[in-house]
Amino acid sequence: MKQDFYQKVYNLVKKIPRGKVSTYGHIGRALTGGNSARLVGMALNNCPDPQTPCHRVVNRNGELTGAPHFDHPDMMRDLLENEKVTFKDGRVDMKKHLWVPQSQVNY
DNA sequence: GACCTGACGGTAC
DNA sequence: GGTACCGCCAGGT
Repeated sequence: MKQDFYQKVYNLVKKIPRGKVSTYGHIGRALTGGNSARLVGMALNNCPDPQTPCHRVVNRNGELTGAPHFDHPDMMRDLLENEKVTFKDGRVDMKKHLWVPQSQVNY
């Protein structure tokens, strides 16, 4: 089933360590090999699994674009702050918390 | 089966 | 450094 792609997204998102955040671009790139960042968002939009830390997925700018899709718009930021994730001008400090699937074992 | 949309990214200006 | 336009993949209508 094509929706297997969704499962891949969830699987990768679940691998994001606590206190780290990833971007749609990196995830989509690791899955399709292209810039399918939108697909990641689309997959997370379905997120049938509450265990999926979709709050750890932000855009390239570090903005919590998916926040309004949560039960509460501030829930996303609250969860990240709870994981010691620092914010810069209302955005995630990508410089410190940026996590990439490919560098999960190297960096 | 075709067209449009979507939690975005990258490059160009 | 910020804004604007184009591009990519999959799903939904």
